[in-house]
Amino acid sequence: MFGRCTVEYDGRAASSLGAGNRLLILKPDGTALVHTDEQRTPVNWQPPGSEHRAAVRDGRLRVRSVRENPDERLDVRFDRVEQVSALPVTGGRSVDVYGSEEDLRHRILDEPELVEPGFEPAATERATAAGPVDVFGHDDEGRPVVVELKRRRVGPDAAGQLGRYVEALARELPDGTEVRGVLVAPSVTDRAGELLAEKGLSHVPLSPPASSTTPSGDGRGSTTAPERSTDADDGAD
Amino acid sequence: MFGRCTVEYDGRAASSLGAGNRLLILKPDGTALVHTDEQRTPVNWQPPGSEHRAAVRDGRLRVRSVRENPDERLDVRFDRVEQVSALPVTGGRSVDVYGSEEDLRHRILDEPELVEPGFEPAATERATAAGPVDVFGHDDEGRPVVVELKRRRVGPDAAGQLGRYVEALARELPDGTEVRGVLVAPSVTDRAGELLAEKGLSHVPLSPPASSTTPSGDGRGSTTAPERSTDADDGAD
DNA sequence: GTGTGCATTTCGCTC
DNA sequence: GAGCGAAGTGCACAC
Repeated sequence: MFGRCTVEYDGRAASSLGAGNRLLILKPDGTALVHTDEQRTPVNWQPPGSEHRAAVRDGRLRVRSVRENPDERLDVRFDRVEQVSALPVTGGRSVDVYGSEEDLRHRILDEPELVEPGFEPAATERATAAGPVDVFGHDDEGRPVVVELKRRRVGPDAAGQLGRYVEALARELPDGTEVRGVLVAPSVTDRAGELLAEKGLSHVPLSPPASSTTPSGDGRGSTTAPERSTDADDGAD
Repeated sequence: MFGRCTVEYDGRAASSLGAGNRLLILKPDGTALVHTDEQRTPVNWQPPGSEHRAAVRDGRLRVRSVRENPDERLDVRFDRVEQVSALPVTGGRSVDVYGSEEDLRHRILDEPELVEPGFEPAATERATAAGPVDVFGHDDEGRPVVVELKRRRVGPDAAGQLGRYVEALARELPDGTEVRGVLVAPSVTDRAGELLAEKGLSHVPLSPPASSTTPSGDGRGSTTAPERSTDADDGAD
């Protein structure tokens, strides 16, 4: 729908938007989007799972989208509706993206020496008290190594994350076991580099492969993104 | 635009989407959005600042959106175009949101005893080697206190963040100065709670106010979001 | 332009 | 349902 409207939102936060011509998109999965002529992010929205209802109040069209947990409400009140379209969407809804962290993991499992000579991966997503470790293994002297993967340049948060994993594992293993931490990422910011140095962690500059190294049927990566796909085409509405 | 199309993306990552009917939104600021009938997030997109171009290739309409830094390209190739609309967007483009972290900060500056009795704020966004501290002040015994604000329930990352600030400040102040850290957030997860305990940090359960406590003209918050607004209405196209 | 952190983040997955 | 972390995160602001 396109037309002159006001928008009120109340839920996790609250907001109010004065009158103007905007695009309102209502999806059958319960998503609502209000777009202006700028930005990638909608000026207001409601997540999937909401319920849309339309009614005429005071002679004006009001579209209300509500969800629970958390309780949230979006009200779009139209002065004037310029256009309404019902669009029969079909075909694939999701894409396989290449160059993800998962691709970087495959790259490292294929060639562990990219981390360092003699590195031997033992597990992916290894559980620790601080959360799952991307790749866990041992160095050429048998010392445990925690590898944290990032597909892009990282800041201090990633250094902190790796530090938490290393610390959790050191606590879990026999007293005195030295646990090493390696951050694999294309690059790190200065502050991240300092943090790594402080904590005795290291950085290996490495990017995800340009195109996926994942064999199409790759077996057990505990997290292989399934491709949702709808093949029916051209329904009418 | 709505019609049957394929979508190819290459840039920070890469993806490919088979044929199907989708909605393509092109904004004058250079944003491009490809939406299916599910999810709040577009299946493909191009950020603001990109350049859109349309051309007929092999008898089919191709819309290409390109940007630099980083180099990214989005190609949408249409089999069939079901609908094209040019929509004259007008009115406000952004909203003031209530219930943000900034509102929580105002709440605390108004009533510092919400943090703890005797707490005295000294600065907001105080710079440290680890980054800016949300609220810096002193407790009833004059000890420096780092306050980190979160508008919603937090996980281990927030505990790590606060820990970094406390550590950076302790390093910066005279040797032996004890620096306290307080995480102000509605609640914390178990793991976050453990991390806080380990690092000797504390948690004060507090939420942003239900509606903004910010006086409409609030003066010097170093980050008062300006309301961009366009008042011209109903341009035609 | 890069760095840093907030966001009604969204999203997917595991427990 | 909650927790946890990735994302082509987007986005604004400071340096």
